[in-house]
Amino acid sequence: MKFIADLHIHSHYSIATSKQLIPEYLDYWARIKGITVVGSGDFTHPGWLKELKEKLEPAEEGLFRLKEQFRPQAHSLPLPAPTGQTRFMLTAEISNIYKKDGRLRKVHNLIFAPDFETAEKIQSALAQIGNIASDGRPILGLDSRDLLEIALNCSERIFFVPAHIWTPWFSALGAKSGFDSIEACYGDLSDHIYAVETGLSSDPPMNRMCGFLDKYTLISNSDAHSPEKLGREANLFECGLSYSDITETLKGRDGGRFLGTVEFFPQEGKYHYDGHRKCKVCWDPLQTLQNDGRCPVCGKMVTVGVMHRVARLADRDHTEMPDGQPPFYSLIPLKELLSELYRSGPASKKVSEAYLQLIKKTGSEFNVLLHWPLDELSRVANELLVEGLRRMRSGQVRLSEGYDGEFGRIRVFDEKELRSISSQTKLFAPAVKETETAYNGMRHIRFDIAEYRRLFERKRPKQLDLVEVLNEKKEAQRKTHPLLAPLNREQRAAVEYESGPARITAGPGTGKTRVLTTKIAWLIKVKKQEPCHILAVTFTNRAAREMRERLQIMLDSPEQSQALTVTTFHALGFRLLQERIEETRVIIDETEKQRILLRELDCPVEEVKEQAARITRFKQTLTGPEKSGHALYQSYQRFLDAQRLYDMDDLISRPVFMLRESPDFLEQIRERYRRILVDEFQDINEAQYQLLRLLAPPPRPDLFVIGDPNQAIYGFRGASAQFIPRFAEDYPQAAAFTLHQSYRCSQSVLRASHNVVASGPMLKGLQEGVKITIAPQSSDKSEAEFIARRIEQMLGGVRFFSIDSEVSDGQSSEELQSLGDFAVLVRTSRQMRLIEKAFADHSIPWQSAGDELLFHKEPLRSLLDILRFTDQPDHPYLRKKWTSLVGQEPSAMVGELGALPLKERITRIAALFFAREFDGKTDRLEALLQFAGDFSGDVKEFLQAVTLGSSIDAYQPDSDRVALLTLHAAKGLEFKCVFIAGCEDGLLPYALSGTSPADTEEERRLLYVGMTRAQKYLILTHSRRRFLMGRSLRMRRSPFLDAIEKELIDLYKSTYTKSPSKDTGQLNLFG
DNA sequence: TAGGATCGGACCGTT
DNA sequence: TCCGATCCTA
Ligand SMILES: Nc1ncnc2c1ncn2[C@@H]1O[C@H](COP(=O)(O)OP(=O)(O)OP(=O)(O)O)[C@@H](O)[C@H]1O
Repeated sequence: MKFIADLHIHSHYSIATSKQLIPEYLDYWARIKGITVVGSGDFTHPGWLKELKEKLEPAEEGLFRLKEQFRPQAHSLPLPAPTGQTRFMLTAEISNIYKKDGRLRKVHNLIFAPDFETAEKIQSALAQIGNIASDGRPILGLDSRDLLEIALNCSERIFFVPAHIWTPWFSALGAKSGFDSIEACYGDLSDHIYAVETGLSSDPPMNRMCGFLDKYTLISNSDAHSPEKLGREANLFECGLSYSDITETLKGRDGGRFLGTVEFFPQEGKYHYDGHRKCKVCWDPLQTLQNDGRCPVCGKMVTVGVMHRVARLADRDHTEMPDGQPPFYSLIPLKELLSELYRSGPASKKVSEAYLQLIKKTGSEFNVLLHWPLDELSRVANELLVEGLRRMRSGQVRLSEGYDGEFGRIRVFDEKELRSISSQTKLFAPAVKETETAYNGMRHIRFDIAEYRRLFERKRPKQLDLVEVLNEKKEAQRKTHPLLAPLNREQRAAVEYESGPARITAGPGTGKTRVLTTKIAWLIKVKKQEPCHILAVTFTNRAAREMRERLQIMLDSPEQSQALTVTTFHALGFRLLQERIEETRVIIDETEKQRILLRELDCPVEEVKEQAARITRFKQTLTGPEKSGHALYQSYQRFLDAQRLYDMDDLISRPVFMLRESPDFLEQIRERYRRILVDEFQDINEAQYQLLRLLAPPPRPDLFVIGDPNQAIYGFRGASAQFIPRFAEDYPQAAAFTLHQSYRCSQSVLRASHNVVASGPMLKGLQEGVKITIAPQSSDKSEAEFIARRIEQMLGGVRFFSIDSEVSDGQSSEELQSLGDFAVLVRTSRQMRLIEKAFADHSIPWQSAGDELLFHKEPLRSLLDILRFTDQPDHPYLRKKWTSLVGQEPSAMVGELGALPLKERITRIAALFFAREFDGKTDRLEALLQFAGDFSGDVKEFLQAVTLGSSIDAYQPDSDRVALLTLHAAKGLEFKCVFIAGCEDGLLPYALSGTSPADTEEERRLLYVGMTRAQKYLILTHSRRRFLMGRSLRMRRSPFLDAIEKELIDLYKSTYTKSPSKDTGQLNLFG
């Protein structure tokens, strides 16, 4: 018999699907559509499988139908086909996310199963690998090939299909995380693949450009996330009605005929062609190639679409269907067709009524679209519709391809026609008699693939990066000429303020850092100042590095940027000390400092922390040991001197003392650093301020500082925004600038964050933006899981045809293209662990920063002490370290080690003294070695970087990984989408410390800093329970969130509660 | 005297 | 939960 089958759908257990995806509705909608066999979807989900077993009964071999008692009796809706006619076949889709050949792969695969037993076997096999109960389409860290193997082991009769093969992010051949051939994906088991799913984003002619796909049957399914979407693509069979007949027919074996597929127009997809939506540039692959991928309007690389990917893999110069291939039918869903004719929405009443009428008359939607004789239809239907159907059936459509997030448009009439039609009813001659051939293979590929392939071969080397995401650096390079062009008027004024002291105070994202960087370049290039006389001070090495990189691009020669000093306060201080003081000293960290107080100076354990903090305070306020009258401080300082050590605070305070005492040295340094620029001025402390004041004495030095008092978040280390007004007092001649335009945050983000701090001027945002999401969660675990899923889902929004509007809550997130667009911010680095686990479970690549630097923790910490000693074998304190670590007095070995190059030395030390620590677990050692690789053997440089470094220094902005950062570490960064986890009273504001009192205002600013990292999407999560200090605590939502205006908030309601398995034993079984 | 087991306290942010 | 200090054993 002839019948239609839709074999890829989802159940209500899948994420972002309609609650109506239950057997009863599937049965009903399949009949409305005219589908005989519908896939069950999601058989990997225990809850769904249970539901299927409960509601279905066996029909033909391998097929099932709704049990009598679940069939609705008297139905208010029209029931065109006899109830119970729909057949179910067991199907599932699995999202495989894994690394292969060094790249992240995300491939979706379909499995058909012949019976419940097989489905259960597959289910229990997959339960070993990952969580199959949390999503109807489970995400498994499993190679596609291995999934195929597992399925085959469960039953030889399973049927396995690579799903929607061209979807860029989630498919076997996808541009972003797929392969270049089916074989590359499934390896030795490729022979078990008989069919591939073309998906909504491609149709048979596109696939036929790829001869390597000829051997597969091209099938098409709806991938429906709601019952109404059933059959938007489907398969036509002529064979027996059974599982075996269907799968054997797909294998091309005797007995059945595959009559082809019903297709969506792939041109309608948002990323079919290439181009730039904003610049209104839409290109086919050939045009893109001819232009080397560069947009003629803005000069950036265009966004590349699916067609381009197909063209890239094409091995044929034409799109002719090879002989013997089944036909296909490109259709427009009836409601959309009606919607065009009636010029009202597809969900409108008018359209729905007309739709029901037609279904009643003809029996099903497919009858209308495919078979029903038009002359017969014209008796009951509007002539316009008949003409529309005629045109659609014969492929006479007007289409414009989608590109760069813009949907394509498929129309059967043009505007003029529609307008004239609405005024006159009878326009058309009676419907033209259509012929059989009109159905066959309408090709709408409108560029020359042969020419593309020729050109591509010619340009191959240049084209390799075409698909790569735009490179920021190239962009900057292009824009810097002329230097001031990328600045607004306020910013320019600040740059061009030529001499004398000045400050900018302005809010987040107003371009303060950009102004500072541009100013340096401007001073050198336009004002011809010597770079060696310019000093720029930042707070982190990362900020310094970023600024150096920017300047390297902006300046003409590498010599110029080399001559500049861009550094942190601490590195600057250390440099000054080294310059002036002969003896080489070693810098110790906080841990070492406390160890000294405890072990060497007999400070009682319970006092160590407090005493250490007191000493820090003395130093940060420039109170010397004598003046302090503090005995322990005095003996501590004596110890440091005797052992040739500096602690962190010495790096600021000592240079101040030194410069005060040596006027000639001071003069020399002032002469050198004639112009000083300071970023993040709100986070400066007394000692740092005094150092600056010494280097740039009032009244009129060329000192330029920028900051934002609302972003002051380092009060705990003595910093205070009070130094901003203090600066104004000490330098009365200073000019004050401010900036009002935020180039980062949307208006909603700005408003909400402004609500939180309630101070400072309200900035102007670039766009209105979208609402802020507040998502309550039940536990810290589910919070982490929520974040991982949300990221997946938002990136998934990039998937073509996220037409099911439920998927993205009406918020399109198509500009989220890379994992690097996401950041998750936390108050404490402890919170990171669970989130990291969730990322690992979902195979989401991430980078963390904010936790203590790996190199400051054992065993690397001790290893580095040994390394330091080999570099300074006469150092008294390091000598002690060696003796206690190695277990004997230093010997000739020290010299031998010292003679080795850096990396070998590290390896050797590890092998000699840390063999056990690194036994089998060399990842930390490797990290150290890799870091060492950046220093081309300069041991001292390396050691300084290790000592003064922090984990944020290793942050790589363009690495396509989610950033997991503490709020502190996120300062100065920006992301399209920001999550702030743990917005709970007690955590943010933090109030769990016994020692230091809570500073609510600083905590508030911390949240402000976090929120203003977001360009567009901001998601604040909090959980009712949290595991802290070994105990599970009840948490309330952070009171800070209460200040945010209600209309800016989108309160997230969990959709998971619909899964009843949550509170029963199920989770334990699979979690 | 090295290295494992046990115990108890911290409890955040960083150069 | 985790880390370090201390205790304990071979
Ligand atoms: N005139 C401008 N035109 C377009 N974009 C700009 C302009 N000025 C700055 N930007 C962009 O705005 C963003 C924020 O700039 P920047 O990091 O310099 O701000 P900031 O004031 O230092 O922020 P924060 O206070 O959060 O550190 C950056 O992406 C920057 O490239």
